[in-house]
Amino acid sequence: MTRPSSPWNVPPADRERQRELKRDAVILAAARAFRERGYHNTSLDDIAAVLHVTKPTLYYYVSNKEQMLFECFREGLGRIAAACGEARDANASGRERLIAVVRGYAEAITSDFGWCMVRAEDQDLSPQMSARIKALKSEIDQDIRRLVRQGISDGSIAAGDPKMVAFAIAGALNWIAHWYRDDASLSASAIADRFIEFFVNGLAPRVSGATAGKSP
Amino acid sequence: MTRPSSPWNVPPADRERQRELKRDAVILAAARAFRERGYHNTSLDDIAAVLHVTKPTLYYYVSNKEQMLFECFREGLGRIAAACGEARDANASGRERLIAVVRGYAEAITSDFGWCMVRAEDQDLSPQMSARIKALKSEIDQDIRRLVRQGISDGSIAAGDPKMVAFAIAGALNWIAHWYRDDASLSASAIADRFIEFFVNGLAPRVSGATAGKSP
DNA sequence: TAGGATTTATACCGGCAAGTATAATCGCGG
DNA sequence: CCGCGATTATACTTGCCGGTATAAATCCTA
Repeated sequence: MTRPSSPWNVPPADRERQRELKRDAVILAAARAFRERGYHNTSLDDIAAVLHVTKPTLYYYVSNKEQMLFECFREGLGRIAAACGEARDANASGRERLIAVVRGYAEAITSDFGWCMVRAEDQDLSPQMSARIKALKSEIDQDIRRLVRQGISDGSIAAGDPKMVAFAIAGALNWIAHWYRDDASLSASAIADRFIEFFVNGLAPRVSGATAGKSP
Repeated sequence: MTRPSSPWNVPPADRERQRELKRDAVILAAARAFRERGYHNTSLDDIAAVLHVTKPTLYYYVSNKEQMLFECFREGLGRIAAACGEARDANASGRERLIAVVRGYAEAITSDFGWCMVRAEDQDLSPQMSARIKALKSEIDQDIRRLVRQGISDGSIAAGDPKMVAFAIAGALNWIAHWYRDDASLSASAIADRFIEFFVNGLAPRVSGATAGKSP
């Protein structure tokens, strides 16, 4: 049994590594299933079936369903946080850094973990887990606000309410998870380009030659 | 029993009307409970308890849990659709109409039904119900895109990808449902003002005196 | 090739919550 | 004040699904 796809058909080499791979495969399968059917409408049997395995096997790699969701959250949010980290290190204006974050953000949201990050309920996690996720989310939010403030300071971003601007940008990006599907016509980076154009220039036509925003 | 709040304590006048009121109260209670705990984490007993009533009573007004969710969807989406309708009738530029829609949209999203509209899963509805909701959502989406295209035609909106602009705007607005709470410091219209400022002018500083966007 | 650790499957438990008989009660018209 | 429809409660059934006890197979090591 155990047909192609999923590391179960590849007879092993070293233990440790195989175990990691399998665990990752479980998380990924969970992420996809959640995206497809929603967290509560996905049974562990469903996930197991995709991997050509049975439910108890899952428990060998993961302690429970909640943890699967948690790991999905973490994986996705980690990617966004990474983008924020890179931006922090970069040597550029606030606006340029913000644009870079938007690119990374869009990439993360369109990944398999996008759904979990955006649509899964904190309520479905234990208070401890939920708190950790909230902290991660808040950190990202603060990073974005900081970039906006920086941009305002260095003159690359027009004055405005940093908190609301951050919410608007993050909201637009998060929402991608609701309409994006792999077979969609646009790639993540194409979407990011369109969004950046809109974020930077706004709806109102610019008077003179102005400041569109393809990346550096 | 049956303490203050909820029409159950107000002894009736005419039957028909009372029944409607009670039904509405059930839907509203459901919406609030869903927002608080999530759809799947809310039992019908929970909802009944809030109304100081028992589960079978709920079934007297509503055929099942799914229908509660459906009605919540409908109520919320109806408000947005109404805003779109008003905009269609208005005599104004595409941009001004779009701004008006943003105001109504923000109002709807911050209502008790905001959560259901935005965060509830289509998956939790039967295929028929789900299809009807999808149709409503799609209509709103098309309305917004149309306004953007109009704005581009009449010169009130800069050229761009109407579909992506619509997604970005709707996404930013929908996301309000994730962070907004009634006790929040900002009213819906204050949020709308900030968002409109950002949507219209974008991040990049305007060169000369330009075009902010308080409504007509 | 024996033995211990690792990995997986079979078969089950228990709880929760949606939904449903069934029957009691309420309030108005006659 | 009688009775009939409208309304509500008590108490139950039912199915699903997360989680687990147990045992079997597999695989490396010596």
